[in-house]
Amino acid sequence: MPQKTAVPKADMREALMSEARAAVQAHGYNALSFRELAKAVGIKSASVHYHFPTKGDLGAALAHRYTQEGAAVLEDLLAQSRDARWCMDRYIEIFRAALVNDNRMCLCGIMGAEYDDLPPGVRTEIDAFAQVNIGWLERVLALTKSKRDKTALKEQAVAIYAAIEGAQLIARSRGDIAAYDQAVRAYRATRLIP
Amino acid sequence: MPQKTAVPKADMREALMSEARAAVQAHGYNALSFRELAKAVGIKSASVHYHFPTKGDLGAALAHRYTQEGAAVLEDLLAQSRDARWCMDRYIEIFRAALVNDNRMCLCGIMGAEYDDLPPGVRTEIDAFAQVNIGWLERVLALTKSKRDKTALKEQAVAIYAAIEGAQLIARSRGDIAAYDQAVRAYRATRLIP
DNA sequence: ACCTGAACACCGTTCAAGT
DNA sequence: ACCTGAACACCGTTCAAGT
Repeated sequence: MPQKTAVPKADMREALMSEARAAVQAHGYNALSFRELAKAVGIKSASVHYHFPTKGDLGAALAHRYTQEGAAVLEDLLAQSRDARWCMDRYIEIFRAALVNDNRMCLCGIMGAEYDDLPPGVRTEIDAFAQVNIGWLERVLALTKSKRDKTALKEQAVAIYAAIEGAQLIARSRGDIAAYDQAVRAYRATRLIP
Repeated sequence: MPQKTAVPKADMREALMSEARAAVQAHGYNALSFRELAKAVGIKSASVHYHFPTKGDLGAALAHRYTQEGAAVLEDLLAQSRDARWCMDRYIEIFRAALVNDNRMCLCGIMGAEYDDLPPGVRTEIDAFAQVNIGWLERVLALTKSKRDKTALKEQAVAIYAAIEGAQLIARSRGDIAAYDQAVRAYRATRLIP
């Protein structure tokens, strides 16, 4: 896929990140190619290194921005409502949307599968994403009436994050969004998710 | 890592599959290299193509065997006991063992993350693995006293498979087996898993 | 400040050639 | 039947060179 329209000079870094993000969510970090990326935005692969010295730098920048944006979205949800059920509905929708959008996965979920191959800088950012999600889930769970000790709450937050990432993973690998919906229904039937 | 001991000629195909399986569980399908694989067993990369014409053929062979072996193990569990709790304990242990063993992932879980890049033959085998697991989980859930309609049972089976794969994924990507254990405890506390 | 071509050591794959 | 070296088009990275 060559570039559709010339990329304005000043936005080259942005254009690279945007293309790269879509590519990683679709095919993973390993499959990301500087040469294809360059072709997509209309420069040479050597020039990509001017903006991102190594592939690891690009991966870390992607994961960092993804985490920042995700945190902002989640923060906004809690600002809009203190209803746990409503917040979880939105959370579930967000992860579902990635599947709908070209069978993509959460950037950090798919990179997590490649964890052992990732440069340290990328790993750090992936960890941060998990922390943001689990922390937010804890706060949402705390809105629930049911009294629970802090440890159980934390465990449930970890479990929900794992369960949602897992549902996304298996739905994607079967090319079947219905699998995501089925898993989520069962999560809610058992009240793992409020 | 060069070969430790010379590989007997007749077992070359086996040696390749064994090395490749460990490599994929650790680093994924994309990161699997015919050249490194060849070095590990003491032949040239061109020779690997004699045993497996393409990388896709190797991947499909790996996933096929993995599914067959997994199915046999699960079958054996149900033959040993009709207690759902005991069967699920073993199931949870199996997926945990991969993490303990060099932070590896389920072969089909990690390949699922790379699904869009996989040759069709590999995809088919990954689907088969999911089917085997979900089918087995349905049978185990059916052992439970609680009366449930078939649809709910199937959904719960899908959910457990997704939840376990997800717990493995996030534990691996945080390099922390405790995350797996935490998620599983919450799955059981909510009775998602018997 | 931003881009380039050429080189390097990697990759999967093919193929004619060896035993 | 099983292996090989050489070639091909790919990959990330480096660097001297251009504007």
